Amino acid sequence: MTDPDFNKLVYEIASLVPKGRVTSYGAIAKALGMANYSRMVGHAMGVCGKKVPAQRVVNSQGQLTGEPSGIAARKKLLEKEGVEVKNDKVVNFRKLFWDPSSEL
DNA sequence: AGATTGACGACGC
DNA sequence: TGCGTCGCCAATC
Repeated sequence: MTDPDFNKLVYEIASLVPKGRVTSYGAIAKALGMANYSRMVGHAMGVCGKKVPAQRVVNSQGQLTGEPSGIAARKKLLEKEGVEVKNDKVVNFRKLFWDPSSEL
C-alpha cells in the first residue's frame, strides 16, 4: 500500500468502534478523507488480517463480506457483543451504525 | 509490464 | 423506494 498511514488509521477506527456497534468501509474511508478508497479499506483489512478487529467493520449493506469462515467467526463475535446478526447481515444496521466522523 | 478482480460506494433510472 | 450500472485504488494473476 502506498499509504501506510491509511492502513494504520483503518486499524485505529476499527479498534475504536464501540462494543455493540458497527461501521462501514465507506464511512471509514470518508472519515479519512478518501471516500474513493472504499474498496481499499476492505483490502487493508484483509492485509492486516487477524490483528485487526474487522468484526465491527462491514459494508454499506451491513453485511459481513469476505471469507465464509471469517464471516461466521465475526458474526459470532458480533452476537457476543450484543449485535444481532441474521444471515451474515447486521440486524438494525442503520441503528447500530457508528459514524467514525462523529468520534473523530 | 499489462490485464483482471476485489471484504465497496455513489449515482442514475 | 428498489434495482442496475459506473467508477476508484491496490493487489494478484
